Amino acid sequence: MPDPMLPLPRLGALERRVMDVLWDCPDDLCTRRVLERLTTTPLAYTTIATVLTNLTRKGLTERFSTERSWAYRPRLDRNEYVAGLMAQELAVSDDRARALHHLVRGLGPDDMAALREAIRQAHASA
Amino acid sequence: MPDPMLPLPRLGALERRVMDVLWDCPDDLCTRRVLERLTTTPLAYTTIATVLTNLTRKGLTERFSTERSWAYRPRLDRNEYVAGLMAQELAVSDDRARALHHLVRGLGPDDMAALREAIRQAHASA
DNA sequence: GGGTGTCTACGATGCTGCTTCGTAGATCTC
DNA sequence: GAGATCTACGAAGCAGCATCGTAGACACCC
Repeated sequence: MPDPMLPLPRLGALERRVMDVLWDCPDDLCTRRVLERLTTTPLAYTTIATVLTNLTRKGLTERFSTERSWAYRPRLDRNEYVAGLMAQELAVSDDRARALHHLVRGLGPDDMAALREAIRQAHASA
Repeated sequence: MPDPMLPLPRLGALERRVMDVLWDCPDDLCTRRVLERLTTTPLAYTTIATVLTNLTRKGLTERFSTERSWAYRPRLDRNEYVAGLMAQELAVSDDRARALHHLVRGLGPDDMAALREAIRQAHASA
């Protein structure tokens, strides 16, 4: 398990779209490749370069030097990030059991089955 | 269950402190009572009045006219709000089961017991 | 060697949301 | 009527994000 920045930073709209590009691609991507995959609105190359720098500063991506440019990769996958944010919200509760109870009440049967299975696996590996 | 604003708004630092005051007090509170309970930094009466107005506009509080002023009360309790934020984070996952799995992996035994009990109750009431 | 292109670092600008408060108007009290 | 209290409204400041331009470094090509 990586060592995410605590607190896990929240993302702005563009930061989120850039992370989605990285999450949806199995390979590391350089600035230009990310830019190419953001098709909905035309953005400047430097805009994406700045966002990637900021994401790296915040600890959400890491980068590797290639011969011609930096290649970026997420440090957490999308669902680790989601789970981290959820855990962070839970941490400010004054009654975690009650908060979890409310959470479960709003979930569907598939989610509950997933939860049960996750608990079972956690027990098995303990 | 109340009808919270979707998306559930996030809170700034002062908004959060004001909600904490309301959450920690069983009674409805008017602006002055909230101000009295915010002791760490001296703030102007109108500052709190503005924050309470904004919280009401965002749907997090409701207010009732008393003879001399408005009385404010949260529309969700603290743990409903926490659970709502968690559900909102979960909603942007592309694989809810995997996100829940990561969440559970980070929880302690008490949390897991609470989850199991919540699932059990949800099944019983279904 | 000089032009062309790409990349990185850095800074500037604008916007949005939150914080903080002041002022003006209404109402109530003595 | 003077003073106190409350509400509505707006203004200013600040932080974070979005967006881009410019300048410098490096490679490539004729």
